[in-house]
Amino acid sequence: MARFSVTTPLYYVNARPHIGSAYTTMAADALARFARLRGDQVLLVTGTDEHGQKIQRTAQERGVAPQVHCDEMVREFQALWEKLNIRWQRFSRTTDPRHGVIVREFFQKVWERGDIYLHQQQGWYCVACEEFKDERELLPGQFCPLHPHLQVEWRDEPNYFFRLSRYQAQLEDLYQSQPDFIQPETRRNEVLKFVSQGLADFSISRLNLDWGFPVPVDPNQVIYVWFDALLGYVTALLEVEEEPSLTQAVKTWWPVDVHLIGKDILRFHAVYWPAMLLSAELPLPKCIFAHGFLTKDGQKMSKSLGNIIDPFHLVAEYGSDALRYYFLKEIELGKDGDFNEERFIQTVNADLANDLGNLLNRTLKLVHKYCDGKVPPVNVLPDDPLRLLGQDLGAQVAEAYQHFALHRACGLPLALAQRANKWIDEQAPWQLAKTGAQADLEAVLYRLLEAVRLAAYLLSPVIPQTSTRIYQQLGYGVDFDQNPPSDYDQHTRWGALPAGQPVAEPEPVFARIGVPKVIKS
RNA sequence: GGCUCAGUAGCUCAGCGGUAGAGCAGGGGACUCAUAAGCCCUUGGUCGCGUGUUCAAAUCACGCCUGAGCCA
Repeated sequence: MARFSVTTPLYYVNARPHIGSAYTTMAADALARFARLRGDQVLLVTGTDEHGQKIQRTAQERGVAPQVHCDEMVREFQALWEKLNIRWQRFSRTTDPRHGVIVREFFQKVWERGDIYLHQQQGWYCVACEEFKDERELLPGQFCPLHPHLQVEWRDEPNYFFRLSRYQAQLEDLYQSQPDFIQPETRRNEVLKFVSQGLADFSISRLNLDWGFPVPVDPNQVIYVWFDALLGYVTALLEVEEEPSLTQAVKTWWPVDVHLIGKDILRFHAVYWPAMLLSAELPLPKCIFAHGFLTKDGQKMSKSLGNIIDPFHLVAEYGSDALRYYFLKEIELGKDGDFNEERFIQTVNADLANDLGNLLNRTLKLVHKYCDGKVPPVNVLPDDPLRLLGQDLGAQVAEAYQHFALHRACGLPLALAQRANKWIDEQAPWQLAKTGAQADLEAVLYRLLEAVRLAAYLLSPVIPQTSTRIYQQLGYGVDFDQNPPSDYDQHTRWGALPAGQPVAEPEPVFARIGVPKVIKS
């Protein structure tokens, strides 16, 4: 059986989950669900990154122990993922003791490789970035350019360094021999440029910090949060009852197929992480895909602007299918995208309620009226426009998923629904009924039902609840959420809908969202 | 300062050398199976600006402007 594995980042639990994390996770979930439809054995890994100075300080400010803080945040993340209908297999927490075992073992391997050495590090440190900054890039008054409200701190301490410089040639070979390793292409170009300018070793430990794993060879130091966090992907692969060890962890699921990330953490994943793995002589993930950022009404979201999108609020207001559909269909994964509430409502109403939902509704009504509530005899004429669109749709959607083109994967089935709406008017089955052309009427209705079915099936990774409702009204016992079918070729075959299958009474599968009153001046 | 990507209808985007396209939104119409949905027609664009190459440029080249990003 084929396997498919995808990871989201392990989200930093400094604050409650934001819409950006939700976006990544929805995309990863859709990829995973699609692979499940194909019959693959699937592993969706998500989780949380819980170490580092920033967490320690946030917890301190809140007056709680770091672990308590982390536990609370983890509950928030998991609650949101449940509301967004994310079906994850592994939730990897970097404070899991089992993770400590993996980190120590990995560190040891790299140490034995001679890739770790002690070096006095001096410079300005931004706690929010958890990174040293060049004096030149600082804003006046020693403020971090990425965190303009936060002053950097002067550090002068011995740190353990990872010999990244040693892996430059190997990394460049990797990027050449595997052009799809970093996607999309613009991100690949960035990395290529960065690496070609020469790689500097980076520090993988911190002094004067409690919140993290101690460096195995030096208990005064703690392992740098990124070094620790990336390994969380590996820890996640352990089975629950398994004794933690690197060998066990990488046995079945490593290397993963894709690390889905935001573009802000590209370098860690596309440069540092592969180098670490090369050092430890482990296989490399097959691909890194970096998606873009979200804006609100065309503007960057920021606390000071007060235009932060609250994912909890959105999902409570509109439900998970609507959100998933909007973010995955209307924004090309990899490009920046905008959330605008009016556009969101229009899109989701037009596509899910009007085009798809209403198509099912009107067709079922006709089936009850003229075909005794049963799927009419199979009729798959080669020249019918719905068949022409539908017969290759499974292959086209599969290709879109393979290229992470989720917007196309949504657009293609929708186009079939749109064509079907046009066709229903062209054929006017209610007229056929009046003239007594029963056979023609049935032929038309069969193809309409088949079009909705196929569209619903192919959209199910994105809108599992709506697709389930459609399938159930078509008379199937399928539940795309709980137990999706795994015979892709069968379900994508044009004409798969069995004749004679009793259909349910039509009921709206996706309710139109009321357009909020817009104050116009 | 260097480099990358983008700038096409109100919005989101496709087209990437041969008379400007789609979806949504707006306007009108005919129909009635339907979630006042769908269908048909329609308004709307000197394709960021300029110069050049070409019989022909949204499409190629160069310069500039704007936005996003990577690096220094």
